[in-house]
Amino acid sequence: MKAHITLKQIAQELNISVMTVSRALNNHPNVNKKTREKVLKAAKRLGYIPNFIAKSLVKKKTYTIGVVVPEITYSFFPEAIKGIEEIASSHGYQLILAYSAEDAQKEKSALLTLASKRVDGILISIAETSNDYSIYKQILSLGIPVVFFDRCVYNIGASCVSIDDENASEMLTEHLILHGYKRLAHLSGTLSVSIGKLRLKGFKKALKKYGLEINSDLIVETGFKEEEGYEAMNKILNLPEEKLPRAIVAVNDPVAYGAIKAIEEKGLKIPNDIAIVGFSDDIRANLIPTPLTTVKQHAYELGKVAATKLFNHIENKNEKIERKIVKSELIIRKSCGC
Amino acid sequence: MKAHITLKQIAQELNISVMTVSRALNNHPNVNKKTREKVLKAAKRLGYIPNFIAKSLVKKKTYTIGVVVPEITYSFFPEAIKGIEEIASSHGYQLILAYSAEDAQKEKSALLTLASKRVDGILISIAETSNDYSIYKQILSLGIPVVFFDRCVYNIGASCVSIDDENASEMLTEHLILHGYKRLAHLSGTLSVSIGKLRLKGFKKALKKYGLEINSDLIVETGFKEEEGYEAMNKILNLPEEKLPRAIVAVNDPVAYGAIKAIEEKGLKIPNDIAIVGFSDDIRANLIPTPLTTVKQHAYELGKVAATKLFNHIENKNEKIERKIVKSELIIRKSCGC
DNA sequence: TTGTACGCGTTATCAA
DNA sequence: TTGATAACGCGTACAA
Repeated sequence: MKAHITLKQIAQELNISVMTVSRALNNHPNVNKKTREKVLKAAKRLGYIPNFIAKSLVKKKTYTIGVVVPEITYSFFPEAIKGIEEIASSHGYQLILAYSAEDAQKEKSALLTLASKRVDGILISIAETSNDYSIYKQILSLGIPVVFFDRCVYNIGASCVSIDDENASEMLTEHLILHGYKRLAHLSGTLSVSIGKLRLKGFKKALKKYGLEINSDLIVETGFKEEEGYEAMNKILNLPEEKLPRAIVAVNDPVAYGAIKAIEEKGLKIPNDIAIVGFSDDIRANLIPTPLTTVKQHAYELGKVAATKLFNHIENKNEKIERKIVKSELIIRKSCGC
Repeated sequence: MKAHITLKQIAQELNISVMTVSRALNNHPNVNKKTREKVLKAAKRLGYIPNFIAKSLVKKKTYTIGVVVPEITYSFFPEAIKGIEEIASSHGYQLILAYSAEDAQKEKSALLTLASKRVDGILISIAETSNDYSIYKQILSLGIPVVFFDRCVYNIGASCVSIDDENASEMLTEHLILHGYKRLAHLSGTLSVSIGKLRLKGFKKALKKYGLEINSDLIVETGFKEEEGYEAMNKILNLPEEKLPRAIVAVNDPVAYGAIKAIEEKGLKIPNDIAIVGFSDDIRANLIPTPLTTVKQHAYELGKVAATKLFNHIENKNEKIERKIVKSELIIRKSCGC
């Protein structure tokens, strides 16, 4: 195990100054052609690998961005990360991946570590338990660009890339109503998180539009995880029979899967007894026994757009802070019985 | 946007030396209690966030590990990454995620960048096109611990964590043979990659054990991706009818999915016309119309074991280089018709 | 074209 | 207990 070679060592080897070596290796102009060749050869021979740490310290730039996600295994996030990685890589950046596990505390500590490591920017989809936004403000006040994706925080000086959750949720709900369902329930995500709030809003809007009653028993705040969908659905299924809903709008696909499990455990049929729809078009949506009607989120594309926006912010301090909408798509399958 | 606060600024603010501030903030002994409190208060008030870049330069330690994967979206890798992240996080490390997209060139450049960023260790599952191992050797010669996981390279001075691919493949094949299948085909992964080579070896071993003919027409080298499975299967399906296999052993689940698509496009039924088995127990395996018989890899667990092994190497230069086997499990479903 | 001095923010070391 | 100085590896700015 040989230690890392430094510019200094190359310089000594060749009896020239460190700066000349640095310039030669960084394609600076004003370096004698022969000198450059000599340096390049020596660098190669010695196995020189530049020390980005030292470079970063001087340049105040790490060519690294942080990506904070609440989940890794749902197919939405891996796909988004793939999109992010491709854009980052094409810009010559690496990715520090941090996983909050839906926990605000872990998220906060991840953000501080990212700040410590002086990442050039951060992409984040917030945890379902996050409701204190001061940490995001602190990061922003440090001059680190932040772009939220999917789960956003608005009006704190950061751009956001997501689908039009409110509108998509309204369309989805409307689709159910137009197919004759009158008693609808909503398994809402955490309401302190944008997608939770907005999808609920869209749900209610559709009910109102068609003069349907908004029954608070039929709106259960849950999280974004499968098990939470299971529990929430059981709560609803324990209502007296005349109060039971005919259709369920779940805040996302995993919650829908949990709900489906609960429904089937009661011996009820989907969609005949209860129809259900989800949100995201997770990889499983089309494969489960009764394929799930859902809103396709184009996670890969969304990741790309979010990353591109982040690099715009990184490269241009005056880049406009905005809310970017990526188009989504209603995917009709059997679970809604339409 | 205020710039980052430095130790120097805190020191000036309090009229003490930088070193005292550094010591106070890093819980060094021999710091006056009052001084420490004063420093901590000032640091908090000013919003001090330590600069890990500078610290890393001095300490030659970044508390960052690199993770290089050939794929992000197949469920095997997200789950492995989740396991890795949890172990890393519990050790106080962050993760730089690099994606090789099965491309040896991208992989090499990712490894060099990771070396440049002076990660403390690297976890890697190699790309299907990687066959020049000199880059791995170079990284190792720099004293950066490397642990391979799933797709390993042996005998170059790095530990490896995987399932017992050869044995698992043999058992899987044997299972088919014991259920009466005599003409078996294998869609092998790239043979320059460990899992490709070993799973093929296991396949052949089982055939030999039962005295079955090894027909080279029925062993097609493909990659690890779904589309490659599709193409390879089509090649087999174009054989004259009397040569067609009755059962297929695919190198992994994605390849099996591709093959299934090809089989079904020909109007053949699984498992009645052709049986098929995969490898990994991908999230879709149990959900497709004819659930896939496969070998469960416990990706999350495997990620944890691999990460733990890496930290052992990082923390102890004398940690034994070894091949660690994580147990796998034969999962019998309908696709094999057993 | 090449070299020198200095600084990036932090810690190690030795002195006070 | 505290401080001064040097060093980590590199780039900027300026001088030669």
